[in-house]
Amino acid sequence: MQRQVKVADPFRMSGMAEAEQKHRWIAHMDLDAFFASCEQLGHPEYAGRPVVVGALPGHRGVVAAASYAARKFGIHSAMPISEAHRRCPDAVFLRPDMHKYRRFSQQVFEILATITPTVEAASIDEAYLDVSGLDKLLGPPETIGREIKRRIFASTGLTASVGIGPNRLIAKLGSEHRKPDGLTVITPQQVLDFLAPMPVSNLRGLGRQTQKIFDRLGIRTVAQLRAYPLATLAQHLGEKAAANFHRQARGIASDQVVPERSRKSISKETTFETDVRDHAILQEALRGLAADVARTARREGLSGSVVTLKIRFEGFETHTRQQKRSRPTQDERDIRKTAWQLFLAGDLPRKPVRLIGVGISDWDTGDPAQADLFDTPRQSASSERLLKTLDEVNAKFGKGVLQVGAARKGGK
DNA sequence: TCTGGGGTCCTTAATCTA
DNA sequence: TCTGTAGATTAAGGACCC
Repeated sequence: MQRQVKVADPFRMSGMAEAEQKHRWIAHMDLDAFFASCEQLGHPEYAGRPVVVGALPGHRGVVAAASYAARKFGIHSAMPISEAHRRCPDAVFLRPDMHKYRRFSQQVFEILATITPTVEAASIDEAYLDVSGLDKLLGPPETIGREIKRRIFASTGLTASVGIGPNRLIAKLGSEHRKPDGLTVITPQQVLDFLAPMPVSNLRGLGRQTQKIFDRLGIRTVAQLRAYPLATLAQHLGEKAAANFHRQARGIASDQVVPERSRKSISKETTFETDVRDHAILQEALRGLAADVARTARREGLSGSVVTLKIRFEGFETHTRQQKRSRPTQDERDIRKTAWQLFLAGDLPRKPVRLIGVGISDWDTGDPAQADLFDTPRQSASSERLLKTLDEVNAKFGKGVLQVGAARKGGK
């Protein structure tokens, strides 16, 4: 009984009276090995084979996505391509084709919109859906989950893993629970038991550095974290992070699905095949990157007051420098000139450059007329909101100009 | 062993301002 | 006018996610 009282916690975020015992149902949809699956659909001869999308062997870069056959060799996303090649020299190695993936993604989001209008694109291959109140239309959560998977597969040939629970965290952990092609539903009553045996590394926002701290404290599972004193945890992680992980351990998280999330910055970066000393090459790279940033900014009607330069030197030493301008800009020359001034400012090491990047942020929101000036007309339709979501996804995964690398897609 | 690209959020420190 | 201070803003870097 005590446990039952505790699991009521996840509903608090929804702002509903606890007495009502009502809660939302949030679904999380994750396309399986997305980039690799798209390639396999286009090339039936790759079906069942280890497929690795990312950099090509012999070049700098990492794995963006690996098919499940490739994962059997221990290949996973973010792994250096040299290591992936060593593990499976016979795998099919492919460069990412973002246009192809965007088309598939668009198709999937159109399908999700037939389930509910409350769809939030978390990335090119992931979405949250608020499926509360759909039981009369589609049935219980299990049926809704099956229907999401069925429609996606019928229309695209892609398989997806779906998790459904009372909030975003539980839905997301649910979709990760059974992969590929999985479906997991966690009721509010099951939340604590579902979380308890999990390694803490499954929680959101827990990376390598935080894992080291948890290791030192001897906290391995969510159940152990739940029992650990919050005050002591705060001494090691800081107040905010400690409270966050403690909440997650009790299954408490947001249940809000926000269809339109506005972006906070636009940036482009590129890694050179070999480290560069020549200023002419760096300037040329910066020119292309600034042009790309400006193009995206114009397309989205955004002007940024802050220009950021990112430089990575040999040895992976990374620095950023930023400058707030008196006026916001979306002009390629402004961005390039400001970034180059930052580079020449003198406080950066004089070493060969491995990566250079540039970005803008801090939007000018005071003058709506300015946004109108650059707003690209697009078809007016009832699916305007979906299109905006798709635009955001597309913008988020736009291709770099100079590029060597690949956008990494999800999955650990 | 070798680590891409494009984002977000958080912490900390320096600087500005009332 | 000077000084101290608190809060806001800016800047840099770290960690994390997909």
